[in-house]
Amino acid sequence: MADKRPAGNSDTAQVILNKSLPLFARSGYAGVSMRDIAKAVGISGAALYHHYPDKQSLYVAAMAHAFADKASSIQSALGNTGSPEQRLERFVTSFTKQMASDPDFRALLHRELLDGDEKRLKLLAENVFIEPFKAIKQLAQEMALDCDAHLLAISMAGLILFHFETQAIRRYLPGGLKKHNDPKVIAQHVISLLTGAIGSGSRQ
Amino acid sequence: MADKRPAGNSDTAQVILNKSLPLFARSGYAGVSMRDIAKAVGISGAALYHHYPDKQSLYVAAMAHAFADKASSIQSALGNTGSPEQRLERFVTSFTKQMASDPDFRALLHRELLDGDEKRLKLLAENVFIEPFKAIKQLAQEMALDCDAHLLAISMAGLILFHFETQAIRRYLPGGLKKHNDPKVIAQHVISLLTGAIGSGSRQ
DNA sequence: GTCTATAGCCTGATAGAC
DNA sequence: GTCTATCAGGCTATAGAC
Repeated sequence: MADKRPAGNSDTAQVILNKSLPLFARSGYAGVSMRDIAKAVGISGAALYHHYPDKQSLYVAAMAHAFADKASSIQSALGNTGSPEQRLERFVTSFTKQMASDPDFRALLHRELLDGDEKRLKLLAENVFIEPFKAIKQLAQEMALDCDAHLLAISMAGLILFHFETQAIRRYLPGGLKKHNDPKVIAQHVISLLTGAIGSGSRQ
Repeated sequence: MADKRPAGNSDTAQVILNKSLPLFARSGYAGVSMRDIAKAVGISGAALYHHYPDKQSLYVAAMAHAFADKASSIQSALGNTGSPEQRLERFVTSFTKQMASDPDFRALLHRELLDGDEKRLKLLAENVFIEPFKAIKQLAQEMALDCDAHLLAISMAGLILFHFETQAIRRYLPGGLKKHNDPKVIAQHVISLLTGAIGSGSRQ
């Protein structure tokens, strides 16, 4: 209850995070200056240093903020009722929709995978991805007993994310249509692929 | 035969590209300075401007250089002999091995997907990816007549690339083993998934 | 908690000698 | 074709008034 505000907890500190996130998502750590952030927030550059000791701390706080809610919302998509097939369908549909609706999160995720140092990746894994990953892995295990669940869980995520990652370039590749960016179409495709409908030559 | 050297064709110009590529791959465009590149090449910063008019031109030339050979080597993995299943196996195995052996190329590819402007992405698509993509799409079409070939072709690439993209963070996720980074293991997993062995519950 | 002013360094790029 | 020297401006971060 004490009105303590250790760096990052004040109201302005939250605004700074919310305003800096889209900048970091679009231009990356090195591509965003403290002046850019200050301008977006509407305060002077010096004021930023009252809330965060340096640029790196601000960045790490912004990342933590961006990923904080994701863990639970991804995991809640899984649930644990119904058959594995039903749970797969539910997960893929929900995860695809969530990723479609948050381009900034996707960009930050890919940037962290590219540039995150050991410490940041460990933090990200342990605070965000471990729990949902466990649930996906559990689902993978039930679906394919003879397949490495870790590999399959990664494949499930990659299958969805890569369609968004390539959104910009697919415009220039043959057969690229608007509907390929529709989360419903992507989800249906991924589900049918994962349920083995494609290789076996039967229906989707 | 005339010894013309329009910027970028001299010997030093090639060395500049080769030395700058790993820097751009690891730190991105904004994370690398002209001085960094000059130091890596072993010349002064000013000398760089004799070969390329500015940083952006150098970067674009470096990208073109990095992607130049890839198109044919990816495509050659496909060939057009054998059954679709055989061609799939050949493609996945070869593509996985190629990606495993070239982390810099992977990083550059992901950076371009994140940061490439319309012009660069169009160039990349038309000069590098269109032809191999067509071949993969053709293969996808033969394998699954009732499935959107464009979607399936993207899925095939993403299925492979995401395992490498997550190499660093999988260390901290449950069930992550060294063998999951082995291109042979990844390829085998992807092939068995694509041939429908997983969802149908039969073995790989 | 925010401001203006500024230190000190790094940036992309140029000038001109050799 | 490469060098040294340099410019003009941007960068992170700090000092000190309010």
